[in-house]
Amino acid sequence: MPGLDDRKEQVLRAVVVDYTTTAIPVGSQALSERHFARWSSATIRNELANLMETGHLQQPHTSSGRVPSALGYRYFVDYLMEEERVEPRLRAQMAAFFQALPLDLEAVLEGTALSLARAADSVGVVSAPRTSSSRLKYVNLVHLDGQRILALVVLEGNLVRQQPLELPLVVLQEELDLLSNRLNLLLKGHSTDEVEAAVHHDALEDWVEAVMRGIGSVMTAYDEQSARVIVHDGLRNLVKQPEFLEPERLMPVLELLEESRQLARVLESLDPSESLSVVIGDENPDSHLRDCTVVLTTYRAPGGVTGTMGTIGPTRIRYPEVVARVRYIAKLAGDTLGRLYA
Amino acid sequence: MPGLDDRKEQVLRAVVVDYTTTAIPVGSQALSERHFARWSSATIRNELANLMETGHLQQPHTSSGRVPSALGYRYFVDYLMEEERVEPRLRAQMAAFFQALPLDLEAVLEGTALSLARAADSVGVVSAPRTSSSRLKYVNLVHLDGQRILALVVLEGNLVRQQPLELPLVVLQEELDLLSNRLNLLLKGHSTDEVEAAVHHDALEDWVEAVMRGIGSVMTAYDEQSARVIVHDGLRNLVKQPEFLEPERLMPVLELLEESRQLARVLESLDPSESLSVVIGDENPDSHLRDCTVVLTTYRAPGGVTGTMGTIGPTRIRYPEVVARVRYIAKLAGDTLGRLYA
DNA sequence: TGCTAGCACTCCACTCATGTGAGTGCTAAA
DNA sequence: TTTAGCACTCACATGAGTGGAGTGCTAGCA
Repeated sequence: MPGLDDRKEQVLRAVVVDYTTTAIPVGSQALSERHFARWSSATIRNELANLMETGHLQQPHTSSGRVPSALGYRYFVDYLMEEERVEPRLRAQMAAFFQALPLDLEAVLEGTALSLARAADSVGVVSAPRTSSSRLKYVNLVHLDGQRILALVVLEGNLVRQQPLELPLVVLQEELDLLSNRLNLLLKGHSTDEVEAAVHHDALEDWVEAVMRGIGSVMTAYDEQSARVIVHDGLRNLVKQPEFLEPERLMPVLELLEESRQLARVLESLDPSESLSVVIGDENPDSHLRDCTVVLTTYRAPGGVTGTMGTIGPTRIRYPEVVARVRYIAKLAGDTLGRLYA
Repeated sequence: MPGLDDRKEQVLRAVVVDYTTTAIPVGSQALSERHFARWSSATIRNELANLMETGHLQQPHTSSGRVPSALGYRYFVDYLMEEERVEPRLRAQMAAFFQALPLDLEAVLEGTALSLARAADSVGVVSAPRTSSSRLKYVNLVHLDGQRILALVVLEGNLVRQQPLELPLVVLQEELDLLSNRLNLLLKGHSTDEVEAAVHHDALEDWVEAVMRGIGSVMTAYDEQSARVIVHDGLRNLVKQPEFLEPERLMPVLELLEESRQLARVLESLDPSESLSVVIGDENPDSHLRDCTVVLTTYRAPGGVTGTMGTIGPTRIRYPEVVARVRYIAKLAGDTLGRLYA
């Protein structure tokens, strides 16, 4: 619930707006002049002091202007912000960009990341789409050489996974084909758990059990870490931000981006019930992102194909603009993937 | 041809060695004490002055120590350097690392980049191997719904590609299986061109031709795209180097790494006749790398599978060590890919 | 001829003192 | 409740002074 009176809200809003555009701590006089001609700087000062007490503002040093705290940004985002509309020209530009992408998963993901990076002037991140619930659609086994085979697993949503397997003996392609057929009859439409259960279900030959265990592990692995394929772009946008001038600030973010497992965890942290989430500064569970704001949303294509995407930037971003753009890009990405999976 | 007399070479070598390890400009006194007890600092000063005139050394400012210029490093690399052996412990460690990689192209490429990054304490870059042109290993067709099917194409190197296709009529899974078998017999081991040619070769039913065209286009797309797939890792190593403290220095490198086309051009610049090349500072054709040294080499797996890999770091790297390690990693990467493509 | 001791010089890096200005908190009066 | 006024704080820029590492040059010595 909002907890600030009207004028405090106005002041907070003004501080956030000014600071996010200029990157300079804003003082009482500047506020009075630029936003509140009706109140003197002294009045504003009182309000600023109150907002400091409630923790919505911070002071880099004793005699400097004020800067929003994570709590201040949070209040702004939750109660004060009016989401902007994406400018028509930019809309058209973005749509054209997506229209021109090759219909190829990687190209779309990379294009989306680039688009996000440009739109927010920070880092764009996109996870590969995952199906709502991974159910087996089709299995095929390919003989590689000797005892090695390749299991191709198609999951609902037409996502293909591959898994090389080493069998305890040499098996011919014909036998593999027969098993493929058996497995398809047996397992089609079944979920990860059901497939895993089937491994112990029957009196199976050793190598068949090995194959099934392989398939089960593919699906498990997929469930656990399908979002591990993540592309990002726009690091250069971060480097030029004043808050990342010192390498000590930049380093944690860099480490996170280069370690895909950690990055995956960030993207997975999106509450699926929320359509879009804004995580500000030390609200981030991952300490690497203590100085960052993460804007995450879900993109959806028909057929239950969904994924997570968003931006990672300094806490000082233009929230109304960025949120609107991220939302719009999610729509474009979803549409484009829809064409891809159609 | 070497153009410096013996003592100048000794001095130059000492400057390069000291500077690459300490990152501090080295003065005449330090040199005299650490390397040349037999000569006084004044004598060394004369030699340093000479090496300045010939352009092998530089001075950050009038009264500072000396730093190797690009020309100085070049002379060192060409005439003074003895390539080190990779330490046995590190060798074992690296070999174990590669041994433990999953046999999967992307994993191997990423692992190689990481290994390079660690070995040189800078950025590792690896381009995907280019086979002369990809060869088909296996095709499988999966019925999706109505007239839509999914073509699974396995290429040599166990690369799986998928392509949804819309057929001119409804085809049952059994018919697809029959066609899969026919296609495998017909096309297995064939190159992109041969597959493309086969489309027009025979009197084929409409839908079969559509499928084959689909497969051909998957392979073509792969051929075109594969040369551009480049992975890199180790940016954080660069950020912590003193020469990249200022964002103006870091930015160009970042731009290059995030623009895969530019990065591809760098990797392609390796003269194929050279087994390993060291490009120092402003020798780089790409101005983004004016402050960097690029060490590039080719990795080779049996069957004409080759690619380019190397490191991008500051000009101040420990050349003998880095060159040896890059060479060794190329061998490991080649061997590992050999197992993959076997 | 080559080497070196000595010396004056240069320039960075650091410290300290100082002034300036933006911004503050507090108080008393409107 | 608002505001004018005032004393205060602190970052930041400036400039002077200092120490030290390093240099170039020169003259003398082997």
